[in-house]
Amino acid sequence: MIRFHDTLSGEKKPLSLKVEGEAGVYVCGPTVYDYAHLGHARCYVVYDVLIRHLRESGLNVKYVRNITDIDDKILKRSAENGEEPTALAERFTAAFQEDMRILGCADPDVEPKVSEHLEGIFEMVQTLIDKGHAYESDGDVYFSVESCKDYGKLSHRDLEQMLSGASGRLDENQTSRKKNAADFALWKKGKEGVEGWDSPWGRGRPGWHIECSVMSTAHLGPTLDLHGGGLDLVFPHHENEIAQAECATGQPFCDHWVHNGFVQVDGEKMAKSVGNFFTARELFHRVLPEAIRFFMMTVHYRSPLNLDWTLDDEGNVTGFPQIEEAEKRVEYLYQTRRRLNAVPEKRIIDSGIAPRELTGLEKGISEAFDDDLNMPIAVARVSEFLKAVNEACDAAMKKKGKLPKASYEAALAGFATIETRLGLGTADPETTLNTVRDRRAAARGLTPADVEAQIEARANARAEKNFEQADEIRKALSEKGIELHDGPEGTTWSAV
RNA sequence: GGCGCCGUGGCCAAGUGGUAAGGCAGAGGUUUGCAAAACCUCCAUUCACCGGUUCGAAUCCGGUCGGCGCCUCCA
Repeated sequence: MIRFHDTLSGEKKPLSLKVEGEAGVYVCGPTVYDYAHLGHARCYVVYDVLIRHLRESGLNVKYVRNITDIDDKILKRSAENGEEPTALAERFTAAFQEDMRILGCADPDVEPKVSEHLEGIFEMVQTLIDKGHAYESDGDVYFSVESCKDYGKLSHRDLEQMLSGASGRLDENQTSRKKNAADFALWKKGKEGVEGWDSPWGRGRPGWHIECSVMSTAHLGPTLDLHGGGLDLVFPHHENEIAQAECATGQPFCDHWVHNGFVQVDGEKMAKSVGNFFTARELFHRVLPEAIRFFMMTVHYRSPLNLDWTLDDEGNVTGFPQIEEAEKRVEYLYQTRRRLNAVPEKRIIDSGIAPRELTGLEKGISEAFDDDLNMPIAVARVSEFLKAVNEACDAAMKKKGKLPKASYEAALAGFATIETRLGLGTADPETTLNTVRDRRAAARGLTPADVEAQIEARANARAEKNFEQADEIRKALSEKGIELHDGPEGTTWSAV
């Protein structure tokens, strides 16, 4: 039984689907005015793993992840850049999609855009006006929070408390147009010379929250099975989404609300507004994107994920220790896979049975994910699995060693599980390992050819039994972070 | 001020009533011409602190201290 923490009820509860075997999932996508940073990366990796789990559990999932391509921030950025808003939005949409694919996230089934749902927005706003949940005021349309009897149910707060807390920050100019200070815009009147859209209430642009109510219900019907997003969207975005949708359709909007925690820097939230962020793509050339993905899975999705980095004397970023640790684990994964591939066929024998560590991975991960998508547990199970594979390979590669076919097949199945359920280990082991190795060597000012030349020199020395010279070469390379591995097939190398 | 979350070994991090997963680092070992990798063994009588409930608590309740988030754009 799949259970996730639900923000609305405040507890971990079983997923309850509207239609048996079918899951309609909506995840709030980005506003495309800049590149995705690590906070976004975490969010969409989390939901990617969640979607994979639903699918692997036999559900037919419709995954909808929107693109908010109409927004004040886009207009502002476009004015700054002198770039057409549409062009800017398209550029960052493409960048976002590319980044998410690089992080191993499967594309959503539907990726709706606000710009393609304006008619739906007009309809829902009109419905809300007709039902008395919204009112027009000087070209703006506001949602009346007082007309929604359970407004505040998601974020567990009541109107009075909210207003007293926000009293110092309300914009008087805007407040005067509203019946209640907590009312929020469904449609905003456009300013002169600013990009806008014609609506029944005049030229302007949609409010921030209405697009998600419209796009989600347009593609998944009035009631969603699960809605996800970052913790910072609980209020006001999701609270308002519920209010709009439920008042418009008269039906429960969503059964299950999932929210992921933040990526933090020095204990503080990573955010564009704070300026303490790294974009995903600026890390891609420093570490394997897969390492970023792995890193995201080392912490429970609801907990904060703190990011550290190191600086040199000039204040340049020199590294990301935790992500580099994650990269070592990804290397271990590929290295283990390569070892398994290297076991000669004739050493694989029909007799013998596979140990539980090899056969139980699928079940272990599945159970971990059933319990509120516990990714750290899944990662722990993977560690145990890889250790067992190495153990089996050790045994197989000894003199007269053998590998039971049952173990071999269980290991192959395990790697397949890691690929499909975690989205890790999907690339070619050799290529990936060499990419990391060469990148690290380059950081030390060494090309693969440089190292190969040293290896050859050492091979010659060894052939002459001149171990002293051979060891000197090894030592010199080792000081530059290059480790040599002597094997039956010759000498290979790696970089740390 | 209101609402909510968190505090587990040197570091990261699971664990919501039954006696502390996993990873990194560290120590010893197997292996190796020497190494590396891999594997094995060891590494928290204890879960911020104080009280309470219980046969039994890291886990439940109350309090103290410390950190964070939301209440305003934000994944």
